[in-house]
Amino acid sequence: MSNRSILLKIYRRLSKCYGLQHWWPADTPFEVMVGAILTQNTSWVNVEKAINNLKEANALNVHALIELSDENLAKLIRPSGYFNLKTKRLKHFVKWFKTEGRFNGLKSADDESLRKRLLEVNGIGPETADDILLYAFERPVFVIDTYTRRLLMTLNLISGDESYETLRQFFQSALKPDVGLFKEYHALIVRHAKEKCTQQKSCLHCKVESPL
DNA sequence: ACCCAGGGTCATA
DNA sequence: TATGACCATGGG
Repeated sequence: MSNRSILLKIYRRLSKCYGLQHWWPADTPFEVMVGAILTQNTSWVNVEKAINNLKEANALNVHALIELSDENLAKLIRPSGYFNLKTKRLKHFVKWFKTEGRFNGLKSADDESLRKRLLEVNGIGPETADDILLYAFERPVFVIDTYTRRLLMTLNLISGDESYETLRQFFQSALKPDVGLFKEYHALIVRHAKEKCTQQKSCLHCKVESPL
């Protein structure tokens, strides 16, 4: 079976089990980008608290984030953990974003060069960059996370020591570039990972993860 | 009392 | 290039 058939089969299983996921959970692309940084190695419920704090403080925009002192920004994003670190990362990102002319300044860049420029921002690694590219800029890049790696390992499709870039190309070379599909696929993988396995016959996990 | 969560950077060998 | 330490809150 080709990689394409395999990956489509997995997608169909996930899709059948969980339906549409409506990702990324955010009101604006800018909120997506901030959330992508805040959710690094952190549970989403904690990120939501931080995002809500930013909204209530009227701070979820470029201007406010730049003007806020490190201390005050750290206070607002405290629930998302690593607050000192993420304060610096948000500052780095938002300064870059403003310098580059925000969305209008960046939307004409092609996918790979925009990706390269995002990765130059201190605090933005491959997954955060791809979250931003896919869910904020609507570019057809496939997001790889620990859940994706784990699922492919469970299905014996990879050994687990592959690089991020190798896994991204695994998906992107097998599937036609399709923003809608990539958005939904990654969302479904995360949804599936959060679902608890009850070890019962009807367990959705066991259906999705059963041999191909 | 542990363990992990929608990662990334930096120092060290 | 390849490990390891570090960042930190909140829920199970």
